[in-house]
Amino acid sequence: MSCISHPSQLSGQKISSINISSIINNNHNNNNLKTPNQITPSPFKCHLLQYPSLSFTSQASHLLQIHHNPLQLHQNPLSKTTIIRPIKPISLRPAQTSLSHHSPKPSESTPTQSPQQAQVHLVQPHQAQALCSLPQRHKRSPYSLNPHLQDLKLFSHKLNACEASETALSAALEELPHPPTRENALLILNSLRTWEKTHLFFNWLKTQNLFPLDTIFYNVTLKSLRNGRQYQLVDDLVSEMIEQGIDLDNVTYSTIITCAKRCNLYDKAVEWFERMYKTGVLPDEVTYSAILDVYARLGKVGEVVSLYERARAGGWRPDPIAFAVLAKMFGEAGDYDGIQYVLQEMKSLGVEPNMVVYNTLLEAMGKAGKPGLARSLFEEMIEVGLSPNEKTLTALVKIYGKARWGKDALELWERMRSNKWPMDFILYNTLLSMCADLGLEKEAEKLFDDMKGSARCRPDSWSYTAMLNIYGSGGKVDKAMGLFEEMMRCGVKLNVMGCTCLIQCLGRAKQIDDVVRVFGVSMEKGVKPDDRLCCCLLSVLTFCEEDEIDKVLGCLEKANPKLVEFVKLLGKKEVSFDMVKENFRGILNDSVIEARRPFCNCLIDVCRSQNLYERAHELLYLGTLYSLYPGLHSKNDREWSLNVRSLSVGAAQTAFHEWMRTLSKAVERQEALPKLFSVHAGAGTHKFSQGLASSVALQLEKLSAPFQPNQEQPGCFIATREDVISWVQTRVPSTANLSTEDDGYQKANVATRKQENLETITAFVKPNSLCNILVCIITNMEGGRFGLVETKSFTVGPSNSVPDGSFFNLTAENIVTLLMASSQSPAQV
DNA sequence: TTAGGGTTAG
Repeated sequence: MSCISHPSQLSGQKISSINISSIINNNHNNNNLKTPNQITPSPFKCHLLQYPSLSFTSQASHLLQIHHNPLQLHQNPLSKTTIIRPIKPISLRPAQTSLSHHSPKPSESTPTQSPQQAQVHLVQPHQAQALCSLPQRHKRSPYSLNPHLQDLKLFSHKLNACEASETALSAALEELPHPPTRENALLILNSLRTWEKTHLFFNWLKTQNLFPLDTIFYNVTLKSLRNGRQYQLVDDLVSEMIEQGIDLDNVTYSTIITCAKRCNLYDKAVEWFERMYKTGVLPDEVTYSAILDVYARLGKVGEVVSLYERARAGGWRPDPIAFAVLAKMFGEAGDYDGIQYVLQEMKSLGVEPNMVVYNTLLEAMGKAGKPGLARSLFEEMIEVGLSPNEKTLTALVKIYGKARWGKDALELWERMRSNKWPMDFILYNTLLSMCADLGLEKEAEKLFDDMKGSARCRPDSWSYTAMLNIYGSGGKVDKAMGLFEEMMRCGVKLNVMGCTCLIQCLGRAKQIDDVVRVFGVSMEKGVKPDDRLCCCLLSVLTFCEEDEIDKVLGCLEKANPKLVEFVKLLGKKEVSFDMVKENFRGILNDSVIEARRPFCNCLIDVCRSQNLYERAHELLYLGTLYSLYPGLHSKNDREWSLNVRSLSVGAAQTAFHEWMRTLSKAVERQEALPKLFSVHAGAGTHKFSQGLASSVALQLEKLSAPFQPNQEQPGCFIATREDVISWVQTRVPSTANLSTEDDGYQKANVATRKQENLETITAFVKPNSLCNILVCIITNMEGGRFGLVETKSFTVGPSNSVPDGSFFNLTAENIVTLLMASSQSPAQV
């Protein structure tokens, strides 16, 4: 199997720059660990600049200030803060004592320090390492020393098995084998599996009044309730602690914060974090990671960085979990600098990444579009002796698939088999998706068969969808339909993506009756049509014979009636451009962002398939207007180019036609032209998506356009200034010898935007017909690009002023005025 | 696994 796109250009030097372990080792070897405030100051600045508005808008800002300046905490009038229980003097954690058993290095904690002294040090980061005594866990009860361990465990099993009701539990508790001492009760409380049981047992303990239920009992119960995602009960229980004067510690706070987080109640999580500060409990490493993750999930990158920085300045030494949180956040944001920053920080602090950190970093590298760095990170992970798990491999397979790195993907797969690395069904499905990305049909079939033969990883709807994608994209319509029938037989649920892949394949094969049948069955089976499916149905319209169109529109009607209405409207001659614009805007507003460009592409294709060239041009204009095609045109002194890579075949043809018009006008006006012109259709790295470049090539040939394939860049066509000029001149007058498309173009309406936006205006007249006057306007888009040429049929109307912003009908006077204003000769008019 | 934090799928 040949490598489809191997990034041999990736320099080893770059890769080695992220070699964490080697850097860490160097640091150790050189005895060269930096103090926190010597550490990589620039990435911070970079992030602070990147997120300029990162000041805390909530109370947390104020509270964090307190953290920095503890004196202020004491001066701060208590009445101004919501006191939920008497404020405790801030002190280092009790863990101090256990630290003393720890033979601290000279740089570590000095337990004799008073809390006040310690707090003053918080504002001096370079000395703050002395305060890194927080990550000491409480001593856990030595359960194994409990003489009744076995009995009590057996009894817990009974409780777990009994009905979850107060009476059933009370009855079961009659048979308690040993007196419910504090230790015995805690052991049982910890052994109960469901939150209902834990809650019932906890309440039973309260009614027994055997001993005071302290923070630990509450914390254990809270954890169990959190597992059941019972935020309200957690909240109630914590309020109860406050009322009863039972101390809330870091465990309590981190449990309630993560409970709120798991219930997606991020605001509550932040609220509890703030309350924690108000009551004088300082977060420790666990609470920091928990709250950083909350801010990260809220997408508040600035807050995370700021809190991280403050916590670091306060002496906190982040651990692998904190770095996993940061790495995930930067990955989600596709922020490569952020990922580098995490790596730098780990390096500076000498924190060795564990498996989860590696997995998170791999995932992040993938999201930031750095497959080469992901690959070297993976190799580094293997080198340091970590064995990849299912998640590691899933991340990497996904990255190679998306990057179309066939060689790496297949090599990895081979290693997975020879090393017997662990597989699960998600990894299987990801491998199948990778095969779909790379067009590896045979390999996918092998995997799919493996899954069918395995006990643990039977193919599910994801697996079938991936196979439908492979067969669908490869045009294997019979195999795809066979899979569909198999799914129906085996009761595998068809999902919307599978349905879309299949319908697309059937449409291309012009099996319109099957399209209708599959769509009908899918709806019956509960598939909820989404924008992509609608888009797919639209594209099926382009493959329809005249008598089949209504069948497909019938399907689309069930999924998106507004879209059907719009398609019908496009075909009506009397419908004005303004109406198209208005309705199209409505369609776009109702659709998800990712589907907007495909919608526009498909609608242009539909118009062209029905010879509605005028509408196609209008839609392309609107698509540009609504920023669906950024970077379509670019222009500098040396080169003008047209980039149609994100366009459908029909949209690309429309755009090319428009562009040719622009070039013709530029030649006619004897404008300064660049040396080079280029059209980019893309290399089509996807095995199944190489149609665009060939269709562009065909169009160029048909028009005898002087663009030649660029040998150095597949999918790119170039022409010299001289060739373009001579070609254009053979086509002069540009209004003569009209092709069908030119006719459509000629009939198109004249439109313009307000005058300041106009970069170039040109007009020409088709003899003997006022209605055929065309005004071509190039809008001056942001970023130095010029938008496409717009035309609108010219009607003589009463208006003689240029309205602001929107489209309007031009009078002859308008045109002359516009041409004068833009220093163009009105002679042609 | 024994009071608290982090990672896998169009």
